[in-house]
Amino acid sequence: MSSDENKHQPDGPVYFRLFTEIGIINQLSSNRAERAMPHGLTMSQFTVLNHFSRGLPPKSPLDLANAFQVTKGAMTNTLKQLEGKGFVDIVPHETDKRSKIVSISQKGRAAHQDAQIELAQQFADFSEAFSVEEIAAQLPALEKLRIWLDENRK
Amino acid sequence: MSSDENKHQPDGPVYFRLFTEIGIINQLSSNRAERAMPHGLTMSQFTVLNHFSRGLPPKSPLDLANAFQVTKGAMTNTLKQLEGKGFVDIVPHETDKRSKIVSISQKGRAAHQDAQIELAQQFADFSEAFSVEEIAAQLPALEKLRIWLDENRK
DNA sequence: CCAATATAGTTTAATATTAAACTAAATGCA
DNA sequence: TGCATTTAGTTTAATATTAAACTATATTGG
Repeated sequence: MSSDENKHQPDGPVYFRLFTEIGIINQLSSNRAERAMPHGLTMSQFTVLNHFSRGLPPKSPLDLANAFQVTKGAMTNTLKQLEGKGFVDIVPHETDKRSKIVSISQKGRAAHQDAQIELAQQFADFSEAFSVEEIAAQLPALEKLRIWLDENRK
Repeated sequence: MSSDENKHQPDGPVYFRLFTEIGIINQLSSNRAERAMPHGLTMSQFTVLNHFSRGLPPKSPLDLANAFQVTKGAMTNTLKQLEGKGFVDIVPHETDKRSKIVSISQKGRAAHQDAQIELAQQFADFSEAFSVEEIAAQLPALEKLRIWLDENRK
């Protein structure tokens, strides 16, 4: 068998299969997670709450848009809904009058906690099927991929 | 250190971090791939062409919707556009008059080939940064995850 | 057989997202 | 300083997607 035959499988380059697998896993796991969300939270909204619930400091809408790789317009929409639910506080930036500062509210923390509980239930079968060790073993390679793609965006 | 401390990192259960990493990788790689698409193809459209270009047999719209985990309505839309570009042929099912059969056209094969070339260029830097062996080493674990999630959909 | 039910596909209304235009404020440089 | 450019955020128009209603055909069980 030539080395060429190793590099080109029937369905294309090996990285193509990698991204295909990741795409399917993402879709299946997102679908599951979406269904578990309480308080009418979307995944986008949950992602913002999750960011702040880790103790990360208040950020501007633009920072959040960049962090989650969505457009400023999408973040405007997400924040509007979170603010409507009382889950974030949005205040003007002290010195830069163009800008705003977003932080999580107490209600937001509670909602995030509810969401975590629902997620744990929704993925209970998953965590029975896969050990912590098995999953943890995958993380370094995935982090390496994520970091490279993030630092080499086009 | 207690074993409890291993299972609950600051940002939640380990599988939560897994799906977060996968979500980010998916978004970054999809963004890249979208930009590379020729002929005004969306990723959804490309995915359908890709399916058939692997030599898989003609399928009904519903089969395709199930295979790619989108609604029937979404598939109606995707197929309408592919048919408009002449990239798929859609014919009535011979015996079941409710159903249709979708297959890839010669133009569709050519477009898929063009897309593969563009993708290879768009990901040239990626394939320099990661060896085939390194990527291939990740595939079995990801396949296992994907298969489990697919077989245990909720 | 035929009435009830299920299935394949389309359509509709709602929503999330994007790119681009737009407003207002800040920065920079001549 | 002051005019040009950049930056933060919003708005707009277009698109992709979803859930649910709808149409047409097929299957099933009395």
